[in-house]
Amino acid sequence: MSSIIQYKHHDRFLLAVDCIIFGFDGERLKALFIKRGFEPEIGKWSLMGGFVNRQESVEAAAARVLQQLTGLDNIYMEQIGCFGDVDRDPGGRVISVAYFALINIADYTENMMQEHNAKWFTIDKIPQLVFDHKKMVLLAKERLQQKVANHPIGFELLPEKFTLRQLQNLYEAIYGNELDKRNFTRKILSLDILHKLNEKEKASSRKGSYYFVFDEKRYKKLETEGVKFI
Amino acid sequence: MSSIIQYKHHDRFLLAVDCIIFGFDGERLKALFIKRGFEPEIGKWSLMGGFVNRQESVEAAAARVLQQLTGLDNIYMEQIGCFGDVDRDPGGRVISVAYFALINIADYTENMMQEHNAKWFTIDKIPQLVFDHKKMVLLAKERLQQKVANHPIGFELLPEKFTLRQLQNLYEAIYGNELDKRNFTRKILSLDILHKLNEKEKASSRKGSYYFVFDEKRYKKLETEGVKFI
DNA sequence: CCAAAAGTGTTGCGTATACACCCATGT
DNA sequence: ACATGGGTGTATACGCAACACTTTTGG
Repeated sequence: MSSIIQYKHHDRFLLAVDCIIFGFDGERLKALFIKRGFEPEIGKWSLMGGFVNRQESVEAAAARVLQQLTGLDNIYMEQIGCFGDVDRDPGGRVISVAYFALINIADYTENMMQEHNAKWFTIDKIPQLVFDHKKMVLLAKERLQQKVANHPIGFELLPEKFTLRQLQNLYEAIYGNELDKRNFTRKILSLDILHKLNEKEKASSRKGSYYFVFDEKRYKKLETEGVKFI
Repeated sequence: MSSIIQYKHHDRFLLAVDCIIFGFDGERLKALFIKRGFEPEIGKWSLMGGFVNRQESVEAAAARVLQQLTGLDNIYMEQIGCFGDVDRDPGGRVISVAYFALINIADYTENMMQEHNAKWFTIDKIPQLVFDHKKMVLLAKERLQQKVANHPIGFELLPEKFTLRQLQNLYEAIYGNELDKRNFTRKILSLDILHKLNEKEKASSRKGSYYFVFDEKRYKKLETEGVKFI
């Protein structure tokens, strides 16, 4: 881009980040929204967002916003894209960069929910959202589906130990269709990223189902390389 | 995003778009770069770019830049993402939104090349580029590969009529590996998006190979729906 | 008649899918 | 004993990859 002198002649913009935070409750895929307590669009649901500051990168701004609103560091986060329509925000010309984030739903405390007027919504029952946030969420869901098909990031949404049933529920929730239990088990175990624990989850059945954790090394490898998961 | 009053208190940024323009010469995948005629980084190769204006959307800015630098309208274009590192541009804090574009290489005239000091580079012989443009190009190539695997956008790179060999060369160029002629032919014809013309290309063989064009309707359908191509 | 690229089918293999019964246990 | 969810194997279908020879024609 041009020279320093030319730079001065161009328009400047407010730059925001908006975060689609996904969570999984063991049954359904959820997204976190906050209820706006101020105008414009007071009372409407909205993504979590904030403005980018001069001295931070856009990505750092997204991480900061996530930290502020969830209390969590090192959240898995991926850029969805830039939303730059002229009238996307009736409050002024704001360019927004959207990110999606994956968190373990249990890490988001009741406190945090109250503090920010936040609420989890099942992914196919999303409320009306302000501005172009709905578009962002839909795109985020698509990207999540794409990514999850080849990378083990879905585990970011699970607690440290989980049952195969929960894992299958997660994939079913992300794709919105049912999977065959036997085929799913075979495939996921063949990837060799899971360790079976000697401990059973007993809440949801009499027999109890084994907990699994993932193998850190293999997990990281597949995260960068990618494999066909589904 | 907050209220109008709050908006005022936040930093504003220069916003640029940068375009990775892909072309295909029948043999190899190419990208178009321009030689900077001014500081900083004078004499280095760079993506085509420009600043976003207050009254236009980011996407419109990208289309405008493409129009200005190629003379072409209605170019196939897709957003890659936002690049917002603090020091990505030594000339100042500039946020850039990168797009990739696909054009028929024959549509880019010699005139245009000279006017903008532009040059096509084979995709795996990319010169040193300014700022983070190399990163953009690599990401663009990845996105192109992903997209082309499921959507017929590769045809944007071809002249209206083309031979199966040229089409195969294109896919080979995009993926950087060789394909089996028989398997490729079978697969691509089974998609039922091609019409065989009664006309042969005679330049590259004695026997001559039939030209094909694509079926507009089926093409559009697959573009939106997606199919497994490769 | 020869060189050079075009055009064209078959087979084997591996992966994905469909499908149903027994197991362990708390009540 | 029984109800509930957990855990497991096999048979089939399909898509993908490997593979080679004949055709055409300009020179």
